[in-house]
Amino acid sequence: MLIGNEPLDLRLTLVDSAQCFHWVERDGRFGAVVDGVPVWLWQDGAGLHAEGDCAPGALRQYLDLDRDYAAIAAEYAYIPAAREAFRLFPGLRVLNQPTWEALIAFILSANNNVTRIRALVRALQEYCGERFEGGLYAFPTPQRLADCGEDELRALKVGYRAPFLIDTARRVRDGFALEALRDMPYAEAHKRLTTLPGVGNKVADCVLLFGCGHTEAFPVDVWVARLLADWFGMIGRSRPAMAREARTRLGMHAGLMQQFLFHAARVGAMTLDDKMR
DNA sequence: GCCCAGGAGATGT
DNA sequence: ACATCTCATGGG
Repeated sequence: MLIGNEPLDLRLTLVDSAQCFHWVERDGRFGAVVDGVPVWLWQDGAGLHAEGDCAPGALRQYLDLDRDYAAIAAEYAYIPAAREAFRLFPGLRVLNQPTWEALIAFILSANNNVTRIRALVRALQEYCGERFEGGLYAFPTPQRLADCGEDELRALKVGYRAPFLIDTARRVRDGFALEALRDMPYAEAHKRLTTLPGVGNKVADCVLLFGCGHTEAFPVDVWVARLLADWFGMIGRSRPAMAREARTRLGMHAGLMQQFLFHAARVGAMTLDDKMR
């Protein structure tokens, strides 16, 4: 089934840019369970194709295909580093994941590296997520994760994050309104998210950006902090202060720009010549 | 052995 | 509000 033919780099968007950690690649196709439905995606000369019972509209939403990225790039073209990052990665898009999936993945991301986050997400899925045809797994449901014991999760090597996962799953199972975060102002949604165990300032911003459609959310991790210091002169300032100033100066789509800069910094694609101001 | 990784929480000031 | 420490785990 043909889904679209907008600019899109599947490997970059689903795997290499570290917005999520659960897509698998096999024979040039990318597979995962999206909203409880197993899906395989691939591209050819005609565009993006999908196999699975997933609605095309839902996939377009997930992959952010209805947004005009050229317009976003133009919006930030006055910033040399941003202009270069948008030019380098024309097929990169910022995902709209189910909130629960982003929440669990980014609780696991804390003080961890991308390779190991991927291994932990997979281990968690295999341990207590529903299995589908072709070796695809869903994320565990809040109920299933809430029923896990700390020792069970520690056996999966999640370490000190085990109680965070369990306690956050219990909060969601007991009625924490994840879906309401989408329609809430950014500041209020951020404040509510940080009441969850294992969700601090940065993880909340990742959940809001990658799992709630809040494009102004600007996660500041070690890479982005470095980048803001080196390229934007924000030296010796706290990460929350960096995030606050970035949101204020960059506006509604700050988080989209953040993702392009983050990837450029992480793969070492840009040098210090691309300075701003 | 050390330092690092898409940090958070507790405790101190 | 900010500074420091600890928290598992695996790779360089």
